[in-house]
Amino acid sequence: MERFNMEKTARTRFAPSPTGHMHFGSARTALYDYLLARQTGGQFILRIEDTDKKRTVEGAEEELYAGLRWLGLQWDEGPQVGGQYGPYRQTERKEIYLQHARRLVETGHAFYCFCTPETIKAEREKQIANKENTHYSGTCRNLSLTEADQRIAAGETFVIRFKTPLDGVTRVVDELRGEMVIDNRTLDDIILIKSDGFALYHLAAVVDDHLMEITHVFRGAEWLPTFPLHALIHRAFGWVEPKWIHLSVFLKPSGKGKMSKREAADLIQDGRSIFIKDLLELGYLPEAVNNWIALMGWSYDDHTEFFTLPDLVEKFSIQKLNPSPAAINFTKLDHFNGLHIRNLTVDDLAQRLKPFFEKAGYKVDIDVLRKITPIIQERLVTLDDAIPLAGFFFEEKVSPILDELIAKKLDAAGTLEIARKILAVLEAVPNLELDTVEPPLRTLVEKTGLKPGQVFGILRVAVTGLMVSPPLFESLAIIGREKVIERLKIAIALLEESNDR
RNA sequence: GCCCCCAUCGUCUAGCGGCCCAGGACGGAGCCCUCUCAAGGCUCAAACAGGGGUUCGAGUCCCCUUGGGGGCACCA
Repeated sequence: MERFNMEKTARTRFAPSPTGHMHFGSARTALYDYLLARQTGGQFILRIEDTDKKRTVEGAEEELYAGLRWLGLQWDEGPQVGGQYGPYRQTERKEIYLQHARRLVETGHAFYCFCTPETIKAEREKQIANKENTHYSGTCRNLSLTEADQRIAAGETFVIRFKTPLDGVTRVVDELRGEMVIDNRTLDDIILIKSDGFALYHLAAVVDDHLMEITHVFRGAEWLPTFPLHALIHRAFGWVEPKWIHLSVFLKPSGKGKMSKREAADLIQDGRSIFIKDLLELGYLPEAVNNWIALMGWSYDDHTEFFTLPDLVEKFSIQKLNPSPAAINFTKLDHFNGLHIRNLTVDDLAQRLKPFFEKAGYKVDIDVLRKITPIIQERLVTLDDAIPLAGFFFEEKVSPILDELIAKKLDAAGTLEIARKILAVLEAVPNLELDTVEPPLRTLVEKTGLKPGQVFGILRVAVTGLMVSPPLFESLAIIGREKVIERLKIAIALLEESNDR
């Protein structure tokens, strides 16, 4: 156990904005938040950052809740569960930000700005034309409070900007990268409060993190450039900063850049997705998704890779986090999914498989499914794979293809002959249990002098309609003698018909 | 353009100065097992970006170059 984690309990927060589908990048941040909170006996807080009403998407918040719950990351405080530090939705905290911004203005750390978006835009264009760095020119920076208040009273619209130090440096510490020293001249007077009265992320996040007593902030590395500003805001209030942990960004599978919205949406055509809701539908297990994303940017040692959520709670540590960007590797997700599927109990797997069969249009008898499950368990990469592999168990009839029915190195006539012999064996046997069918069929193989694969292949295609199926004898027992014989007879008829031509 | 971050097999990574002619995993190749497909077992190919330092000793520390990534909004 990490000594520093033992010292105090952590309060972490997952603070998404409800502007689109939840993807595994945010899921990974939430996971780390959850792990640290659980490990230290602290709290995992969910806060909705919805200050930009224009970008808020209907239903996105619900998708977030569903995604977190699916992954098993239940939050201790936040929407739907409440808590002592609410409200947990930023649009409900507008006044808090306004008061805090005013406080910064009064202490000389911020200022009212009356410049219009148009003048700012013109200013920026001029700077670009002159090859200067774009930044706020400082027109309103030294307006007196009394003058500003008069203009506000007169009805002028305003924003509140942070008064960034003009010189010197700002030193900040990221837990993964150590100290960063930034020249204050490269920092802009960012907007804290928009003209609509809502706070921008920079102010809202800082104020909330402090008020909610957040101890550790996990967030994406895309926040690194504004990190000094956020630290400066904390300091302007005289507050103690939380520990900052900037997580590496995810690159597209090729490793060439971040995935665009378009590319993310197109992935689904290949049966892959970065969105949590899709992963569920594609047949991935939340256990596998957690395992996979946990390892993208974190490792435990030089050989352990299989982790359940409780394992992760126990073993996670900030100091083993990796700051370098990581390319997404979907085949590794497949691997973990197979591993976790095999780790499930038969009963559990059968329950999870059921909706997939139903979605495919099958009427599922859970007792039959329970019998099927053990023989397909180690063959599944995703839950969805079960349908093409085992759908025939729930079909009335199967449709073998003649060419596939004909055994390797045999013609239709030869295959027909063998098929008839198989039928004879099956009819002679009292039932189709493993112990009763397998020995006589193997004897048959010996008598024919053919390869086991040739003989069993004929039966397989006849009974399952598939070239590739779960183990044959186990399958026969589940399908039942009556259906097996019926299917075999249909196959024999098919062979006879082709033989007649 | 400016600012910031990063840099070990194709990919995810272990490595926090000697344990490393660099370990694991995915993927790839091969073999074994075998009624198909899997699963499993074994084997193989595959990396410290380059150059300077520091040191008795550098993948590990420092600098430069190169490469990659991120950010420069009244978005988060």
